[in-house]
Amino acid sequence: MPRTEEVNQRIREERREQILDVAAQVFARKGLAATRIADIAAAGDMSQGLIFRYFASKEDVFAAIVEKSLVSSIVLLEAASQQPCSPLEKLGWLLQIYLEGMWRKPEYSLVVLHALNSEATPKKVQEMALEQSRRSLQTYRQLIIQGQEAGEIVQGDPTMLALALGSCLLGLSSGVRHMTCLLDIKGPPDPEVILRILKP
Amino acid sequence: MPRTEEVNQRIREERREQILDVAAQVFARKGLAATRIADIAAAGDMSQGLIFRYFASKEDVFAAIVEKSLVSSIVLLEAASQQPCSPLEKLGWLLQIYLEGMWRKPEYSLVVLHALNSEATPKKVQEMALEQSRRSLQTYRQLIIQGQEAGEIVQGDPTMLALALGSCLLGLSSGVRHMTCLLDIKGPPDPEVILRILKP
Amino acid sequence: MPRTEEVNQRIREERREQILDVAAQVFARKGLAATRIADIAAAGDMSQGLIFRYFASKEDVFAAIVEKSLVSSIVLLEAASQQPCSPLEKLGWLLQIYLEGMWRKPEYSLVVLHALNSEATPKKVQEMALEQSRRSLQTYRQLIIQGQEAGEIVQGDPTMLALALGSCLLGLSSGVRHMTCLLDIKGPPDPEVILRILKP
Amino acid sequence: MPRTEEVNQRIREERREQILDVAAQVFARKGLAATRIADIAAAGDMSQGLIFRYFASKEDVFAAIVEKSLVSSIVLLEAASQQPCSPLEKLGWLLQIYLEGMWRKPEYSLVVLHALNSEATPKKVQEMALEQSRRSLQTYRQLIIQGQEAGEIVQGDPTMLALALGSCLLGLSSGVRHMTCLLDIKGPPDPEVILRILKP
DNA sequence: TATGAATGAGGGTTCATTCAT
DNA sequence: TATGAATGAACCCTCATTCAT
Repeated sequence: MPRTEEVNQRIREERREQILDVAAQVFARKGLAATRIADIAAAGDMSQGLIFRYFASKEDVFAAIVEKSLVSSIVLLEAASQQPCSPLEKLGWLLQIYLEGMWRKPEYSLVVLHALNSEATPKKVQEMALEQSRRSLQTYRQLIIQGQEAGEIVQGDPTMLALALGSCLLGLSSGVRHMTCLLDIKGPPDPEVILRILKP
Repeated sequence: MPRTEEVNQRIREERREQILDVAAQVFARKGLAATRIADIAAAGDMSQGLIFRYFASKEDVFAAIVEKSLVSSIVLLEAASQQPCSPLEKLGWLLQIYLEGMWRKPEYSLVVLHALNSEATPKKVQEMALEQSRRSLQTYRQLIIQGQEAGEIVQGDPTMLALALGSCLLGLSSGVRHMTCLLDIKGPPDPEVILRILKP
Repeated sequence: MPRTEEVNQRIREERREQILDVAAQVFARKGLAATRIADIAAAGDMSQGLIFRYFASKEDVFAAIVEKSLVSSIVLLEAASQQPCSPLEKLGWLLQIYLEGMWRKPEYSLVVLHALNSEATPKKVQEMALEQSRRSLQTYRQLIIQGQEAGEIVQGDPTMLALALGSCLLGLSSGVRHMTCLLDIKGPPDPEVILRILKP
Repeated sequence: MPRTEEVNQRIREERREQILDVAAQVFARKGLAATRIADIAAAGDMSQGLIFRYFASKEDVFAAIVEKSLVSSIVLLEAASQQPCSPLEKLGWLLQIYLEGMWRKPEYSLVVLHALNSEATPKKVQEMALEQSRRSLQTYRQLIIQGQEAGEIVQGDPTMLALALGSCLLGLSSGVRHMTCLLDIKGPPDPEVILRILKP
């Protein structure tokens, strides 16, 4: 019976991902405190006990989700910075990817939003969520400054502009969720609309 | 001698307001589920039991806060519509008031944000929060359409523009809370920055 | 201002009686544990605080009621024993009075029944209720023995006959309350029916 | 390996019965309101939480007990009616079984007595307890009428006779509990003693 | 004397977590 | 590995009791 070890490893990793995905959906809908382990188990059609074989606590599951989001956020910000185009175009590219992602798979953004909005979030997790915010804002700010120098972005306090941009994106995570049942919306918001904040 | 009816009435009204104010602060920081009655009682320096003499349940306190927010939101939207100026200027006036309020007393906006973000929010409360969203979006949309007719607002789907504006404001509720510890920000965001979304 | 002292005393005694009467009704309907001070206050149209100016605790009110019942029970048993008639007729007289009382003012019997039925009854009160039972049973037993000697009461273990008689009366306290809504009953049960247990 | 479905089913059914039995004992001694879940848990040597995995609330446990009592009461009444003997003998048979049961396992009768005696009993439960009373009284009444026609039961209002019989049994549930510590009693009461109420 | 606002200990219930299978 | 029965620490809420008026 060769490779039992390896196969087990594979199974474990897949299970872990499955739990994270299903948990992200539930956390996105209810937040950390209002989500019960039983909710996650039910949504994933698994036993409650199983979750504790992969994570030490409910908070740990939540933390793992925020961490995944942080990692892919870092990758995205990095990729944007290295696009072969002008600062404003880089921001446009970034928004394009970001808004599409939020439309297709809003869970992770929403979990981070919950993490940022509640002081009940465990310190360690809040740190990660803030780190993600910080990196995003710094990237926005740098690109804004570069864009202002290049004359393709409106003059004005780049910090405030970055804040406006970041908040708008953050708000859209939430907005596309609940406002789309009020409005008649078929697809992700157009990056151009948001970019208008920055255009001269 | 027992207190007079009138005095009792006064005491009750003041207490109720005190509870709502202190609860709004705690709910704003933690959300409904993560807030314990003990937290509110401690923050207001009162016994836990007292809260239940004024509200039937924790959810009821939360609901009262959302309702207050809804009422003052309706008043504000109405007032904006009736300003004696152009549609874009009405929106500017609205943003001015809104952003200043969010800077000085962010609790109520944040509580509504929590209400919108979590499906664990009681149905009745979610209804009220959505009603507030709905009315805001409708007002934005109408003023945007009028502004487009007047040529002072950029062409484009007014629904999407309203969504962007609404989301941006929503995000700022959250953003000014946690991003201001990352950035160096001294006052409320400038309405002009956000209005740029709409300007031609 | 003469006699203020006396008048106050009068007022106090009347209030005390009023509280006991109204409390007896509520206790009779719900028992000690399920009765809230608020229930009694509401039934007597008085403030909760007032009750504590006359009694040290809820249990004390309950105890006072049981005590009143005990006292009048002793008086009744004594009176029956001293009726100028045969043992069986004495029992008949006793039942007559007892059943009529239970029909007109069932509260006190029911409170005693509650006291006997629940071990949650304070020791002191349980003692009093048991004392009342004990005295009743002893009187029944004595009269039964005398009646057997006189040949007017059936032969058989007098203890068991007393138990049967006592239980029947106890059961009727409860029975006339809830069974009369099932049956069509217009007045107190006929003592003769119960006396048949004893007749030869 | 997880347990098989079957084994789990067994465990659950046994637990449920265990809880009901232990709860019946505690409820019998204290009544619904005075019984704390902690009392039941302690008496059954289990955690408080466990009880709520099997019943939704304390009231539900109480209700289940009353229901069990109602069911077995119906069975007993039915069986008595179909005994191959005269009406009076049927009643004798019924009393025999009933009194023996009350002597050996008085819990269920006492719980029903508590249910009947307190208006704090949940509506649904009170209904069941009354249903049990109603059926018992109807059976008694029918058999009494038949017995009167057969000349083996004393003349007189059958309704009142049924009430007396029912009350006597009800009272004995309570009586054998607390009076036996006052009297010297070794076994269940003799049905003949109670039947004397009915004999001509 | 009488009131009712306020307190706080205690009870019902929930739910994260453990563990035997 | 996976399950779900069992635990127990909290949490929401009730209600007897106190006390300022």
